[in-house]
Amino acid sequence: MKKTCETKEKLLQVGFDLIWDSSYGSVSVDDICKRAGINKGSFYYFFPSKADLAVAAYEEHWNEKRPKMDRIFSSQIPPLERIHQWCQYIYEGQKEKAEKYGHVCGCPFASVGSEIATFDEKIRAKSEFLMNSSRKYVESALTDAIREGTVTVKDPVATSLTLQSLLLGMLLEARVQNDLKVLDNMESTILDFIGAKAGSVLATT
Amino acid sequence: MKKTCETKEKLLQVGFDLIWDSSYGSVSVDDICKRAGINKGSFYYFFPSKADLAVAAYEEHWNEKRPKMDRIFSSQIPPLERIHQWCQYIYEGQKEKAEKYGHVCGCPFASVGSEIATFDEKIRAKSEFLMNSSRKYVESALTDAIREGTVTVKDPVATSLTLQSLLLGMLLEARVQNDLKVLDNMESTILDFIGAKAGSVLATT
DNA sequence: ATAAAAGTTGACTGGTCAGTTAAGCGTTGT
DNA sequence: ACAACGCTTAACTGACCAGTCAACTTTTAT
Repeated sequence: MKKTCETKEKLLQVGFDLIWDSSYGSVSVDDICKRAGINKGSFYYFFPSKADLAVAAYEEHWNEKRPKMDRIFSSQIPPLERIHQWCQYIYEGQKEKAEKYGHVCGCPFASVGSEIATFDEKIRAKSEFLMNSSRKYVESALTDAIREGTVTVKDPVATSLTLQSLLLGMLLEARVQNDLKVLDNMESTILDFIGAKAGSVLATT
Repeated sequence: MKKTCETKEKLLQVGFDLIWDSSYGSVSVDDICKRAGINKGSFYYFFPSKADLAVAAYEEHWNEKRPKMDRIFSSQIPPLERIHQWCQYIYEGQKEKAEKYGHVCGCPFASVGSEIATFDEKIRAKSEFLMNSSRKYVESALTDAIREGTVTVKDPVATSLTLQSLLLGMLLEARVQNDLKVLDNMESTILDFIGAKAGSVLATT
């Protein structure tokens, strides 16, 4: 695989950051180009449209995130420990972003997905796909936890779906309230919800 | 209280509907005026800006919704029955909207709140306020249910916050996936989460 | 009746939007 | 040497944006 052009990468990264921070509709192609220090013509050399950049930026972001997720959700790690690390990872990510941009930003796929769901099918479908890809990690951890007997829930698919909703809702509220405190009880709420048995998660903090 | 002008009411209603259906950023003042059959000058006679219309439209929508919510959450009704009716009300509302606009629309406060949270403080604050106003109904029902002993949860505030996140997350996913099926298990998930004791909810369907 | 107040009209402004274009630069293969 | 290719540049288009305005009509208060 050839190394992608620097300009293209810069556009993907800047585009993703700007759109995540504010919204798809309020970030213009000019904004992205200006911030990236790149001419508009180059933007349209690499991407046929603003929507295509958004989809590509999502893809890129996901690809960068995957190795970390694979590590967190490795089968070598006890399932409840995976959930614990995942919660920490989410919180840390939100905290970093908030410090960098001065706002709690929530889930990028959810924010933009919700924004344009009813009128841009390409982005909508990508959001849905990536949100589901993310959920599958949780599903597999739950499957293992159920087999192990360290949780009381029975159905890993249904539970992961509910957990996903809960998480997305919390991230949404954190964004709207612009307050990380919303996420403070995230892990305990999640562990409580799946009926994690006391002592099954090692204290690592 | 004097009857508000017809034009103003029309703008509030059309503005709310259009923005809810698509998004704040993708609906222009011209769109709203055209759909309302009203001249742009009149728009700016009643509202100083597009953002002010949005805030006023939220307020109006909430005021229209309140009597129904007051009825559902009346202290005359058993607390778990209130939750049941509330779930039905949400589902029916989503279904109606979906049939009318051809999309699942989710929660208007959440969608727009999330969209502009990081750059329009007026709308952000209003979204937060209305989402919280809505939550308080649930909190009071939970308080009564706990007193009654028909649920296992202990803390009505914390539980209502979590329930709110769960609901917003589900509505968000229903919007992104454009599928009402996401909401199918909403009530049972909620009842399960609060530890509703079997037989405490009358079957009314 | 009349004048002020309330509401309406449509043309207008200046800026921004997504996207285009044609000319040019630097590298690479032959 | 030179031609093809990958990429960049900056000026451009035409549509659309939020918001303005002065002239107009309708309603209300006296």
